[in-house]
Amino acid sequence: MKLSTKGRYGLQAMVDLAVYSKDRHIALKSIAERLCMSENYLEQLMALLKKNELVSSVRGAQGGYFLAKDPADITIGEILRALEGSLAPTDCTCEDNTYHCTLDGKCVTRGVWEKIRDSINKVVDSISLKQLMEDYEKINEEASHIYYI
Amino acid sequence: MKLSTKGRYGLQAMVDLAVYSKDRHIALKSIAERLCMSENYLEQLMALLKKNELVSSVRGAQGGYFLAKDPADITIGEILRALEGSLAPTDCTCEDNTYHCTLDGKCVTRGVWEKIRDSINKVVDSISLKQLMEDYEKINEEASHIYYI
DNA sequence: CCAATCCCTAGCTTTTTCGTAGGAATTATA
DNA sequence: TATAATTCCTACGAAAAAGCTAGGGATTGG
Repeated sequence: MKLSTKGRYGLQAMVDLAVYSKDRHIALKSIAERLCMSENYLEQLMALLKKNELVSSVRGAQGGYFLAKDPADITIGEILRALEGSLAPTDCTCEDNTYHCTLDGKCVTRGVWEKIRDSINKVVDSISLKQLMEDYEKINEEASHIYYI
Repeated sequence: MKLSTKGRYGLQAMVDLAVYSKDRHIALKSIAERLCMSENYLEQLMALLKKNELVSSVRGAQGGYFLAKDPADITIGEILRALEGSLAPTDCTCEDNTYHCTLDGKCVTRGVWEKIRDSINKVVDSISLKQLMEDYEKINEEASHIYYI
C-alpha cells in the first residue's frame, strides 16, 4: 500500500511549480535541480500531469512549465490520481471499473476496499495545492526569519 | 497504492476461518481449496497471522488453524497490517518510524501522507472480522434461499 | 543558425511480488 | 509402533513492476 515515486516526486514538483511559477513558466531543469531529481524521469511525470490538464508548457528555448489552473482549483487528489492512477486499494474497486471479479456481488471483502478507497479520495480531494503552497511559503518565511535574527 | 495478494488472500482466509472454524480448527488445505489458493503460499500468510497472534494452530495429523480471539475482537486493520505491514502511503509516515527523511520538519507533503494514513487506519480499525463473517453468512443464506424458490 | 528547451519512447537495472519446492517436526490413529 | 496427515521453515526462482537512463526529434527565442 505504498505510493510510488511518481506520486511523491510529482506532487513535490507541483508544489514547486505553484511556488516558483506564479505568473511565468519555469524550465524543468530548474525544478529537477531544486528537488534533486533526474530530469529525464521528471519529464515523464510532467507528461502525465500535462495529459491530465494540470500543467501546461511552452516549447522551445526559454520554454518551461506552468500550472494549467489556479492552485486553489487543483486538488491533491487530482494530482495523485494523474500520477498513480486510481488510489483504490484493489483493481476491483477502481473508479473506471474495467476489471471484473468472478465473485461479483458475493464478495464480502469488496465493501472494505470501497470504504478505504472512498476515505482516501475524501482526504486528498479536500486538500488544494494552494494549501501546500502556502505551507511551503510559511515554512520558508519562518526559516529565513530565524536566519536573520 | 495497491494492496498485494497477501492482504487480499489473507483477509479472505481470515473470513473463511471465522465462518468455518467456529469451535474447532480446520486444515489449511481445506481453506486453500475453498478459496482456490496455493497451499504453500497460504501457509506463508498464516505464518504472518500467527506471528501477530491473530490465529493459533494445532500441529500434527487432524491439526489445523483457528482464530486466536473472538472475531468481534479482531479488526480488519490488525489483519491487514499483519499481512502488509504499515498501511501508511510512504515510508516516512509508517507508525514504526525507523525511516528518517532529510527534510525533517520542512516537508509540506508529509501532512498529506499522515492524513491518508490516519484515514485508512480509521476505516479498517472500525470494521471487525465479525461483521465480515456475518456478511458472508447473510449472503450465503440469501443465495440458498433464492436457489430453493 | 544554434542552443535551449519540451516531446517521445525504447530499453535497462533493481526491487518486489508471487509463488514453488521440499524437507523437518509433530501428532492422531490404525 | 508405523503411517499418514498436518503444521513449520526456508531457500530458490520466475515474472512483473518500479525507477530510472539514453538518445533522438520537434520547436522556438535570440
